[in-house]
Amino acid sequence: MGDTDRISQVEKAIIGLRGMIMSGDFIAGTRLPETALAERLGTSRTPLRQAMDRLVTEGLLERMTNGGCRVASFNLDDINDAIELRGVVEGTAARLAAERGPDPDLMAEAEAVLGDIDIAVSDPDQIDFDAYVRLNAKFHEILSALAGSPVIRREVERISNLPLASPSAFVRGQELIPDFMASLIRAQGQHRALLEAISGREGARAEALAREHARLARLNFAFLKDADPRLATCVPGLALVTSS
Amino acid sequence: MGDTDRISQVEKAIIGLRGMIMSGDFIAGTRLPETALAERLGTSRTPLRQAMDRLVTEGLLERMTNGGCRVASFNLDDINDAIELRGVVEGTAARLAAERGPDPDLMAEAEAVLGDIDIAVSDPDQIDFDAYVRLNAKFHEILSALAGSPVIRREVERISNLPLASPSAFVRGQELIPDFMASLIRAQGQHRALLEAISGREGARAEALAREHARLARLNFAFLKDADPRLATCVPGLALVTSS
DNA sequence: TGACGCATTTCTGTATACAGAATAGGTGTG
DNA sequence: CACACCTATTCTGTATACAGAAATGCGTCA
Repeated sequence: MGDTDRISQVEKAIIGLRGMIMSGDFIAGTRLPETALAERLGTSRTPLRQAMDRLVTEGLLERMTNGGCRVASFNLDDINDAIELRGVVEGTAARLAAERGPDPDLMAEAEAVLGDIDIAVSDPDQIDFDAYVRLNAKFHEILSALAGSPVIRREVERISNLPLASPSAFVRGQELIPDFMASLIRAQGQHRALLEAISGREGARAEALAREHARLARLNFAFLKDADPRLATCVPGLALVTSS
Repeated sequence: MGDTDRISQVEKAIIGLRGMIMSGDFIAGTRLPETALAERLGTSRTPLRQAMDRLVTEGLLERMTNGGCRVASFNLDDINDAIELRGVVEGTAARLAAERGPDPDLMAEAEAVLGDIDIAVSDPDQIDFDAYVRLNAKFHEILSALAGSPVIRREVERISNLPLASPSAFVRGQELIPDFMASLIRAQGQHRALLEAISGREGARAEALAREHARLARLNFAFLKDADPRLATCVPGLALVTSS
């Protein structure tokens, strides 16, 4: 960080378009006309089309048979399956880390992140949500790297980017969940047990823990989908979920 | 099938470029100049760049920091991890199919495919390799759909497309493996046990079987990587594997 | 002889122009 | 009044032109 990263037009289009979709600017199924969209994003069609390709692979857009793209929609099962799948691949990362013996430096870093999370949420009346989201993402990123395999790391990251499957997908709405603190304590307990299992070379335990940990996200999702509809506008992507 | 699929320039570029890379036309690490490559592929730079984007997401190309792409290379661990990961996600598809109860029509179709495989390999002296590759791919495709989840299906397919992770990646060289028939019989046994576990709602067993089944590919890879180097030219992608 | 700097050349990223296909709207006919 | 056909417009897919950046080679100076 600190880099004056000159933003490319493609990145600008990806970020802009993803933001528009996730915040519900289009209703699911809408066809996206390229010319108008490019103008709205302040770029030309060439980088926009690259951005659309990317969002297709992320699952946010669907290619139509007669050309063009439309905004994808997800039902409850899609979200739960994506979360389950994230648990499975994170579980594989954890298991392989345990079996192979994790890098001590990365383990120490993971422990440190957990300490920082403790600090960020120490005062139940004044939780630092931004820090929590950032640190939680950091922990999961380290976890994906613990197996020492670029392939695993890469695919964990990819699946985490599936719509609403990310470890931080629902934190923005979690603050409204009644027993949020309880959920937080539970999550931290699982984080610590996970590291303990990995350092103890308990592969099966680490895998099971990672899976169950991901399923916490299901609980949050189950709450949010029935909560105040106004939440759909503040939890990114929730507007794309069909009730079917 | 039967469609007179008008091939788009993008598909042409994807297939052409993927073929060139997999058959070892470039040594790993080569930077790919767009203009020359486009001309060689008989298309313009626009569809070629889309194709390169796609191959980057497939893992065959790597984006360079200062622009452009180069051909990726894989070491033995990369391949084995990709195979392991395929086993894991196929295992998840199998487990979820068992837990949820599979679609009877799909199950019947899977059984039929296994019967066809038996026929294709019935005569040890005259095995129909093309049919075997096609039917094996078909079986794994049905397996990915058995859980009834588009998300799972899609991601299984994606991970199967990682370089050298596909269920059919090594069959082209398998014919040279000494005890190929034994391996084939073993694979078919696992296929049948897998379906039995799924229809019996034995989720854990189905998951374990799918994982172990994928690891058969490791054996084939372990053989081929030390076999006659000439094989590198006939097994797609093998030329990209570094010995390190 | 080696290293540094400048100029040239190549390459990528982006914008735009163009052609063919698909779709919508309007009109004519049964 | 409904349905079909034709036309016009819009949109996508592809090619190409252009600008800025990176790399390479050469010349000069220490």
